[in-house]
Formats: sequence, structure tokens, C-alpha cells
Amino acid sequence: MNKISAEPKRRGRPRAFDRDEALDRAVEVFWAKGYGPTSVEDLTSEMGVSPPSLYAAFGNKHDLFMQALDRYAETIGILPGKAFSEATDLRGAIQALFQTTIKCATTAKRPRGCLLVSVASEMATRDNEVRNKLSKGYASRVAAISERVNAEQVAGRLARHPSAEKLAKMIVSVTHGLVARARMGASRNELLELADGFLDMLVPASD
Amino acid sequence: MNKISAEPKRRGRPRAFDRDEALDRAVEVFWAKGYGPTSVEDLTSEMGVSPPSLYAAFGNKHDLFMQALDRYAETIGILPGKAFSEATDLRGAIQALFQTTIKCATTAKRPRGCLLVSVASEMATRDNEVRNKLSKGYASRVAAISERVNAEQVAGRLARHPSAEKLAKMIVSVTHGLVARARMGASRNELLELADGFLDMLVPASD
DNA sequence: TTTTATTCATAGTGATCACTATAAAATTAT
DNA sequence: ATAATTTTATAGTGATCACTATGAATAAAA
Repeated sequence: MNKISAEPKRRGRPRAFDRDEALDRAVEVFWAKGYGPTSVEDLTSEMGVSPPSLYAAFGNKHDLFMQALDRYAETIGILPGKAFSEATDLRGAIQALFQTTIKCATTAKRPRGCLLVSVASEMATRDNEVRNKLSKGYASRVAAISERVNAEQVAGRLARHPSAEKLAKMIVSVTHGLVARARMGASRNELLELADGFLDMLVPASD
Repeated sequence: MNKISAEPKRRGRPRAFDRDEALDRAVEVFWAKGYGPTSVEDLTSEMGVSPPSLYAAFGNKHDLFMQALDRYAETIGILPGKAFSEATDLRGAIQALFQTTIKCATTAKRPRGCLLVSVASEMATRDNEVRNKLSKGYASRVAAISERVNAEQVAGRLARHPSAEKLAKMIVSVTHGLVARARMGASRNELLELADGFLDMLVPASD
């Protein structure tokens, strides 16, 4: 009748770092420097983990990067989609999506841009694993937005043209443009203006 | 009365490679691999130039990269803007801008995306020189589009809102989104559809 | 022909790269 | 206590990095 014990009391010396916290540091290093220019020493010093511990816990540099992508996706990358989902009306949802994207891409204490769009995309042409991960993330994001857009169209609150999927892809594409400009150094205000312009075009405010 | 001679007959052994051709190869290498992951050996072997010749002709790796950015800008980067300028009406100009951008970002024999948006932007957070060059290029592109949009508005052929500059920034931002998706692996057709959607929103077709 | 200037190919330079061998330290199980 | 197991820190490994010293090769100038 034993359930799987919650804490099986692993023997051996306990590790001196928290896995997710270390991963968060790795995220920031990769985010700031990119994959290639980041050295393992950059990672170990920033993560507070010695090289052997790093390799034991995360595999190799590339494995660590893939895990950092996942960690980023589930801690920061989800925020825009969450804001989108939580808004009550479609226009507000898209606005929240854009604003949260901008916030994530221009937070002062963090690197600019987006780890996925700014860094991972740059690798995607050479790295199938990265490209596949990006493709899945993109598809699911488009699907989530498309579903809601479609519901609006079915309810008659939104024009049928362009199609839900097409509009969803455009919305995501706007976020890519915002993130690209953030990486180039655009100010938060400039990005907010840009996003407002797109919002008015995509879903004109009712007056 | 001596004008500066066109060919001063440089003495010494003549160089065995064409500067611009070698630079074109460097563009492709940086474009495909990014700055950091590109080794000088990658460059010398692809350019057909030995290391000492490379350093004598171009300085160091970073100098070469900056010159590659210029070379890219004046051979490939200008094409979308040229297509924009040569079109007769605004809608056609924007369409040509988008289509040429997509073509450049998805040419089969070349790396995907754009050297400036996909590669240089990724460096921009760490490299002031790169960021400044990108900023100048962005500003001049926005200015060129804005000027034409403004002319349309003054002539009464286009709504005054959004402002010319704002609309110009949105148009350029669309190209950033297209290029980002190209780097992620989107097909040319997918990008063309995306661009058509934006075109219809930015400048609705008159019917 | 000799001198001067420039580029060339060869073969390296020390530094840094991703990664690991080794053994001490820290924990649980016996 | 002793054994077993896992993580730790130290100190490296060969490979590759960006870059260059050296001298032969090739041109114009003297």
C-alpha cells in the first residue's frame, strides 16, 4: 500500500544548489550573451555551481541550454499568453498580450528581448532541436489565440475576415516585431506606441 | 594640375583576391552562423584568404564583421527599400517592400532571415558599435517610408491617422516579424500570406 | 639589377574553449 | 563504526580560439 514516497531520502552528499534557481541564472546568461558566446565558465560562475556539478546536473552545455529554454518558457514566456487569457474581451486580451510582451522584453534588470525570439531563433537555422522546440511553442501560441479569435467570430462580435488563424499569426508576428525592436534598443514607450498602433488596426476600438 | 591618379600603380605583390567578393563570402558565413560561433578559420576557408591576408585587409574579426554588415546593407539590405521606392502607388510600394523582404529572407542558396535583424540584433545588447549601426539603418528606413506616407496624407489619398512616422514604424516592424519567422523556419508561402494580411490592414485595397 | 613595398603561405603563439579525472566531503544505510 | 552513495572542489585535459612572426614571392621604383 505504499504510495511513492514524497521524499525517498536520497543518500549521498546533498547538492548545495537549487536546480531551478541555478537554471534561472543560466537563463539570464544565455539571454544576455547568446548561446555561442556564453562559456561554461560564465555559466558556472553565475550559477554558483562548479563545472562537475553542472555537468552532473544538466548534461552538457547544449543540454543545459535546452533546459534553460524550457525554464524560460514556463517562467517568463508564459506571461504574455497568460495575460491574453485572463483579459475579458478580445481587444483587451491582445492589448495585454502586447503590453506584457513589451514588459518582459524591456525589464531593466533583465536582458533585452526574448530568449526564444532573440536568441534561440538565431540558432534555429543550425540546430534542429532548437528549431523544433520553437516551432512547437509558436504553434501552440497561435492555436491559443486562434481559438479565442474564432470564438469571437462565431459569436458575431468580430469580422470573419481575416480568418482566425491568419489573425492569430499576425498577432504573434507583431510580438516578434516588438521583441526585435527591443533587442535593437527601442525604449519601452516607443514599443508601447507601436503596439497601440497595431492594436487599433487589428481590433479597432468601438466608439 | 595633377588630379589624384585613378590607379597609382601600387607596388608590391598584388593581392590574389577581390575584396568585395571575399566580403560577400564573409557576409554569408556570419549570416549563417552568427558572429560568435563563426571562427576565423571558417572565414578564411570560405573566403579563400589566408589569415595574415585577412587581418591585413580587414583588421580583426570584429572589424571584418562591421564591414560585412556594410556590405550586406549595400548589396542585399537595400533591395526591399529599393522595391518600395520604385513602386508607383503606396500600397504597391508596401507590398513590394514585404515581398522583397520575404524573398531575401528565404532565398534557397542563402541563409535564412536577415543579417541585420537576425544576427546583428542579437549582438546589439552587448556591442555599442553594432547597435549604433542598426539604429542608424532603422532610422533611415523609417524616414524613407515616412516621407512617402506623409506625401500620400498631404495629397489626401491616405488617412491622417495614424501619423506617417507611426505607420512607417509599423511597416518596418512587420518586416521584423517576417524575418523572425523566416529564421524560425517558416515557408515562403506562409510569410507571403502573413504579409498580405498586414498589407490589407495597413492600406486596405480600394475596390 | 638592386632596392623597396606589399602580399603570400606556413607554422605557429598563448589564451580560452567545453569538458573531466581525481579524491575529499557529506549524507544515508547497515 | 563502517560501507555505500552522491556531490563537492581542485586542477587539470586536448582542442580550438583569435591572432601573428617569419620569410619567400611578386610587383613597381631606382
